[in-house]
Amino acid sequence: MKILTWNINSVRLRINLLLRLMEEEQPDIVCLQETKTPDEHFPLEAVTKAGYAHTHIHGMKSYNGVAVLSKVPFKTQEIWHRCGKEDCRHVAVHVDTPAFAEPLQIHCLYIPAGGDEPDPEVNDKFAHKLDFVDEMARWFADQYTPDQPLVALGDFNIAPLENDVWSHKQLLKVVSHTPVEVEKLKEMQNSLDWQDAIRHFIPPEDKAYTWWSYRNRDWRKSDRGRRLDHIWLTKPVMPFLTHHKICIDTRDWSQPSDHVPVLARLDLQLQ
DNA sequence: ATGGTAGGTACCCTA
Repeated sequence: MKILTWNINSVRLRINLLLRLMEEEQPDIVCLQETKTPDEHFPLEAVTKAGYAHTHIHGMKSYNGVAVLSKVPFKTQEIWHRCGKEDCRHVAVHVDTPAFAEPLQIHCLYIPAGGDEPDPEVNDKFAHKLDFVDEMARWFADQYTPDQPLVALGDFNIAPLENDVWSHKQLLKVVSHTPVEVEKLKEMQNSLDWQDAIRHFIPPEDKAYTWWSYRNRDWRKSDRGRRLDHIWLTKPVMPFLTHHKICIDTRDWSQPSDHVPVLARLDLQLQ
């Protein structure tokens, strides 16, 4: 089973990039963030034709929007609303696999970016981001136990480790890498003893990024990246984790997303 | 210290 997450930054604009990605990587399950479209305008036909007959989409006009596109059917599909808002940031699906006594849960998340000013007193967007991560931490701990098979993935908009950003020192006061966000994300990670699937393969001494700003003239040359996109697994899923890939080459495709897809391979069968 | 780019929508918001 290959599972992929991608902040696509408009699924309507980049449907052809998505189809190319599906063709090249052949993921079984694709989780998207920032689809930026109401469900009635989601390019479902193209996705279905590409072999992804099972879809769970939850979008809105202009902002946010998450989706799960799958080759295999879902047992359950859920929409969750966070912080009293209806802003399309969390969907979940359950899929059947003989590896576990219960269905594997996949939670697709788009954590708020948080605006520019890292002060919740003056910046509502940053306050919302902190509240969102707080709520996720409490909710995971209340809802599930660490011995259940779960995946949480998506654009978390936080780069937790020093080598998840191009300069730890220079980004300490930049939203996405401030100590308060990193601390909250760690609490969320502790909620179900989540394991970082990508850092399972890439040691913390090595740089790893999944996002490069559009504002750099030459993103590869300046390489001022951040690792904002994550795949987390609960411990029961970890023995099945065999490969990962950060699909960095997509950043050079024409009209790229500023995020690149992140892929994990789990050695388990789907039904 | 500043401004650089991109997408969606409607002339400004969010990233």
